[in-house]
Amino acid sequence: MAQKPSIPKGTRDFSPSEMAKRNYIFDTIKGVFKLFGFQQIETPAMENLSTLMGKYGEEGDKLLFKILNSGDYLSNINPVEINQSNSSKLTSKISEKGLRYDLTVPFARYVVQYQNDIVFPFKRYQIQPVWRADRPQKGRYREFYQCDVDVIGSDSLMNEVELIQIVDQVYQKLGIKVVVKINNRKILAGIAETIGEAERIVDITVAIDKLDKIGLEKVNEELLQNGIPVDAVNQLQPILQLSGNNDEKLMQIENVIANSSIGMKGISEMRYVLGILKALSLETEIELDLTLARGLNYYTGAIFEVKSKEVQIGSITGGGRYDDLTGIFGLQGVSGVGISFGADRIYDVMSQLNLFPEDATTTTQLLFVNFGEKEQLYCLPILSQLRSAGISCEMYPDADKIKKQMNYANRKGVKYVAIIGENEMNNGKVTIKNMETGEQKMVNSNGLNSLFN
RNA sequence: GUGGAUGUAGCUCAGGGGUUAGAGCAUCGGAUUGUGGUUCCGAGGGUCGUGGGUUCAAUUCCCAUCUUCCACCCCA
Repeated sequence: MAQKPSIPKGTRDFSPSEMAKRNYIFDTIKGVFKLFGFQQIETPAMENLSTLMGKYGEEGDKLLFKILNSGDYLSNINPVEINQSNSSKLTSKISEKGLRYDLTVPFARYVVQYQNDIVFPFKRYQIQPVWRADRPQKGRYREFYQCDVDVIGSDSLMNEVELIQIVDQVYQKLGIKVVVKINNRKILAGIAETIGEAERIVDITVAIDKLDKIGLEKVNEELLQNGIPVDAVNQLQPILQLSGNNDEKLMQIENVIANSSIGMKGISEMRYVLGILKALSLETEIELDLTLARGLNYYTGAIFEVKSKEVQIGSITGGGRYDDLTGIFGLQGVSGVGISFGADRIYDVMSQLNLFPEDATTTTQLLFVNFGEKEQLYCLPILSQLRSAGISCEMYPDADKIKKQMNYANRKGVKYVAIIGENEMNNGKVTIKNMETGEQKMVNSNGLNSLFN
């Protein structure tokens, strides 16, 4: 009892049926990425801590999983230091590696490291797990997958457009109705500048990001609590209460921040992107949302977030432009833009809405009942023939009771069972049973393939 | 880091200071040795999270601790 096996907090095992569905999501996403000319890379699960530390803010450093050095990691440590219980100082001496926290920073490291081999603009995708020592809760895990697509080494806003086209296609293929929310950090900076609080942009955006979650009053409360002057908060009100379609919102905000050059830059970027998207007439609704801020502070231009229209679960995809992510690793002046699909949340949305196609989860199409040695040998060539025709089939390995074998087929979700005993062998026939309808018929063994087309 | 719940069979959960702790599902066997998913009968499976305390007696009451879950902060 007490020593029942278990897995670490916030991690999950995936059963065969869960994996089938997860792979359906990954394959769909991957397929779209490839269609747009993106190339896959992978990076190690662990990175040097020096690569990871300080990239995600103070909070992020705490959420990094750190890996103890191999060997006698205490051998070079002065016992006095251990007794000082200064854990952050001690950590740097006993741990030099950590698990990756996202895919973007390792990607930046990769780009810098291989800058001479990479053909820019570099369009890469990466689908791998990341780890965060967060406290787990609903829809939130310590190990989860990200599916990142980024274009690095191009300032063109066509990249922003392309990423939204990708979002449009992926969710169309998966059958999830979504809305893409889009904003621009430059506009947010312009707002902060206009109300005279340019340095407080982070506090301001974090607060207004919560608008649709906690409401206007609470947002104002939080702003005041964070020391934003009443005047500034008052000036913010018309911005928080913008209404109308995207064009109308842009015009209103333009009037407010007309004196901020960075803000106006953001407006023109936004107008350009929205203009092209309009011309493309995508299926997906694009909504300019000036309250969208997103936490990661390396974003400098467009920011996106995708939400399901039918399931309340937070964002299922997010991203934006970062002008200088590689700068911290010594490569200046390289701009990138990217988005990340949250596979785990997409899974939750699709299960709730029952969107997984039935054939995404079927494995064996035909199971051969095993009657004994003679029958086994008779069946093997038939199995080979089916497999070379691309039909997945298997023979039950033991000559157990039919009841047990049928039960196996049933539990495994196998749709057809082939029964070959003495009767069938003598006549070159196969009895095929449909496990869903219970219907059963005898056919010629060499005509089997045609049943599965 | 803060707050709230939780822990009894492989799983989901009931129960109760006093002989031998229950149910459903799952597993195995039988009814049925060429037919599953339905039905009926039977069997196996538990140190009641861990440590301590109160008591003649604790799985039950009390305290601590750990686990898992939920919310906040933050995030995908």
